[in-house]
Amino acid sequence: MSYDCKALANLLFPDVKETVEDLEKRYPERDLKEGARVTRFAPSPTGYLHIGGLFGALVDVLTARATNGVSYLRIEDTDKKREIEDGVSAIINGFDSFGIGFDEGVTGFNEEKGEYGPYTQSQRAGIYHVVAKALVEQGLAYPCFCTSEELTELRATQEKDGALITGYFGKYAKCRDLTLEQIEENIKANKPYVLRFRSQGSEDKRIMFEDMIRGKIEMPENVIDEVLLKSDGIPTYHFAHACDDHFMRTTHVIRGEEWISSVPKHIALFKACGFKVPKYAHTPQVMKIDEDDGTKRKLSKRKDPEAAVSYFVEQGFPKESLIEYLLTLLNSNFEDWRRANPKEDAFSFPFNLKKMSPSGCLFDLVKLNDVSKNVISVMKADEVYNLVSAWSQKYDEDFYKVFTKDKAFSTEMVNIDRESNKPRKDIAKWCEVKDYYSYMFNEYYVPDFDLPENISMEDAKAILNEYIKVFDVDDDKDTWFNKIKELCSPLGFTPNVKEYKQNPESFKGHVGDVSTVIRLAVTGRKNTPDLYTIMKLLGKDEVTKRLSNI
RNA sequence: GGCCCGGUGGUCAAGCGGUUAAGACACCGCCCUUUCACGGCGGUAACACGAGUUCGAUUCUCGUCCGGGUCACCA
Repeated sequence: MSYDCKALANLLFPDVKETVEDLEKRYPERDLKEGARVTRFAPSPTGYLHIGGLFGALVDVLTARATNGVSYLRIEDTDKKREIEDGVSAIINGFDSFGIGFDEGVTGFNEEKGEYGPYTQSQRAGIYHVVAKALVEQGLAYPCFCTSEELTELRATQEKDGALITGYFGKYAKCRDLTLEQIEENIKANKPYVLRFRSQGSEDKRIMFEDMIRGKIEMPENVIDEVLLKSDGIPTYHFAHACDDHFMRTTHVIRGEEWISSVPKHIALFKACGFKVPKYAHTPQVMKIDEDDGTKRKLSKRKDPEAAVSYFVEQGFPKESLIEYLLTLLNSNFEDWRRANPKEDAFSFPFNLKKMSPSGCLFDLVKLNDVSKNVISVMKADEVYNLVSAWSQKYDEDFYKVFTKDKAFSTEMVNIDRESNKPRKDIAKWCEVKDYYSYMFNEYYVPDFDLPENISMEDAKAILNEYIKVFDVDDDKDTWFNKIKELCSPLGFTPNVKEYKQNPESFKGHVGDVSTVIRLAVTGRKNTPDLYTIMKLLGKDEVTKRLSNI
């Protein structure tokens, strides 16, 4: 430049008095142990929290925990056009409902904790302008007065020319060489302008960096004069990333792989600003199989309801289930660790970035179900009761009333076959509870006496007629079952299953069939958990009524 | 199109020059069992393709193909 950069800096930022050195003092290096990592999750409030976000946040939090470092939440609200009204609370609530806690950063509407704030970009204009001014002073940034029409035109020409790269750079960067007088004139005329980076990169040089997940990556240097400040003075992602991650003292920038291609730009910016380049880790994307064409594609906020974490809350997956499932995706040794440490908090898992797979993974609802069944199977009955109550109160009021009418009853109900070392694994999410236990409530019980083919209606009636005479709720389990066994022989069944299997022709069936008839009469189902407990809970009157109604 | 990332069973994945190519989910079979689950045992099923390097390639190199990302005053 032939002009005085300091003069330009003062022209552009007359009110900026602070210096980069002041900021360095205000946000000193963190005093952390060797190896401690500082990570951040930095969403923009443009919609609901989705699986990919939860996935990424988990990596941030786990990385910090595993190294005794710090994770923080920063809100990147530099795009007013895309921002939605409750964006920030959607993010915060989303994390809350999954038990994800950051060490510092934004904690709520206009609330935050930590010494490196503000943690909301729209409140950091002063900081960006200090750095921007310094860049201008060094001739590393300049104002650009091109209109969006001119830019579109530029791209069209470049494409027509068959240019390898498109964008604002080199000879295409018209405003790069404006004189101070021209700039002054434009500003006096109130022409809107953006502040651009004056790239020092060269097209034929390559840059290398080490990605924590993917290893060495080599790319051409950045040559684009990227926009640093938009015409409203708000920074672009790239510039904010450099300023914020430097002054918030992030050591590891963990973000989605869609950012890989802008790393050269970011490295150039960090260097131009005089900042130490952080370590990068680009996480794979969470995909799904598209129902329409069977191809693997990125989970889409718009097309896939299960992309929103709220979907899992509504379905009634316990928060631990999703976390555990995501952990199996993040580090494949998680399941081994979990088996060895069944009671540990998932967040104390010794997570390792390097163990992450670089390839995108499919979100597997079937596996999630399995993980969730395991999670629920080891819960205590009280806990299940509380969680089902809380869930149904919000999402199934009708069931809530029925379920909570008699707390002791419902608690015992969900405790059937639970207190053993081989607990049942039937329930994956709370929305299944109502249907699973429907026969336990008169409100939902539907008599259904659809006998299996091998049992005739006459035999079934005979079984019930005899059983009703001997049934006694106060029997202990052995007595209860012996009574059913005693029913068998007189009616042509055998109490001994093995005997039946040896001579199936000699009997109408075995004790299992007799039990099925009773089970069917009492519950309307062929399959249920322990019938003895069910009958005991239902009580004498109800059981007798159901038996005789058939 | 340029640049970049990725490609081991249906899914998630170990392995990183010599392995009978782990494990989990799903599926199938058997056992246990009053039903169903649970649990136990077993089974089906994979290194995208082609060259090269090597005594030897799933592992290294190159090419091809396929999938994904990115090329904005969006993040």
